[in-house]
Amino acid sequence: MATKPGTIMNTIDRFLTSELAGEIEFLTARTRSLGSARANKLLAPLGLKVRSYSVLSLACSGMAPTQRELAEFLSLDPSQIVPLVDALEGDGLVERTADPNDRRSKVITGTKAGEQLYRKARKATAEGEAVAMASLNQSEQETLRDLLSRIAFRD
Amino acid sequence: MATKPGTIMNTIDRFLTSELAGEIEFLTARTRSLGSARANKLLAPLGLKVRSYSVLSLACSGMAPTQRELAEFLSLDPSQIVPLVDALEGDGLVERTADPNDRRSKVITGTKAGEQLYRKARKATAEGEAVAMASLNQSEQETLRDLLSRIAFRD
DNA sequence: ACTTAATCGTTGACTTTATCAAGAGTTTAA
DNA sequence: TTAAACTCTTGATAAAGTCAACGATTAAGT
Repeated sequence: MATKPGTIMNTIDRFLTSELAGEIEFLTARTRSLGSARANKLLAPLGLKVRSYSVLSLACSGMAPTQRELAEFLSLDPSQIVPLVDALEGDGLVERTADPNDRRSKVITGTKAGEQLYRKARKATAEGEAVAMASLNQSEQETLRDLLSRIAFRD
Repeated sequence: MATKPGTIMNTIDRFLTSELAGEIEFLTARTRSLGSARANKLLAPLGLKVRSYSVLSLACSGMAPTQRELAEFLSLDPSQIVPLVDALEGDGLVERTADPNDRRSKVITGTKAGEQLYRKARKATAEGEAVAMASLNQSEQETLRDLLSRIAFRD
């Protein structure tokens, strides 16, 4: 592991052995920063960002999420959901309907056009995911998904 | 996997089987959101946030990072580094010194006080990490660290 | 040597995202 | 039936992200 003298080392390699580079907090932050930048580029042609895509995805899931549920699941403030749904609704991609069981809540559901766009968008994010995980084999990808979901959902 | 009728299901469990919940992009976003919120709380008593902590960590690494290197490694714009270093420097935790090899660059190094605070802060983030990964055994934690660093650094 | 181009830190303008309090309408509990 | 709690919404404010431009410095080209 000796460094060849005179070799130019790029920034990433240079700090790969830093204490920070071993912290999960930092690794997830960097991963998500690179990942969302890439995803945003892939989604831009469809008029979406990762945020609006996430809302659209849940709206088209058939699970009839309320805005509050969207906020909680996406780790956002309820007030941040409002303009997101406004934009999607303005484009005719989702609909707000009062929950019959509790008229305080509004259920967000994807329209026909919303579902069509979502299928395209899903392909885009799947492509981004493939690029991100290119250095992992199939089994490792499954493992990563499992471990991450266990720490993302268990607290 | 049947849902007991009448059972109240919390939001997270309700959407656990959504397509979105299986996406790495979403899992890392949620993980880092929860993680940085927790880390910020633990760092607050020390007058730090995850951002300033990350800069302090690299400054105290002995690797003599320049501001540009900090920006690249932390996935930030160079202009975002300026106020971060300003604040740390104002608190006497780091120093800016012109790189003798290239006087355009400024090398950021931790002061004595900076290193002392960093050791405390490192304990705090380690505690946060332990909480975050409580549902994973030691071997799984090592695996997660390895897989994440491979996708965080190889592109 | 000398001009041109490129790089680094910095500033400033601007947009986006985050945080928080308060209000109108609805439901739940006392 | 009143009081408390909950949901969506609005608005104010702070924080973070994006981008172009500038002075100082270095590298490249001729």
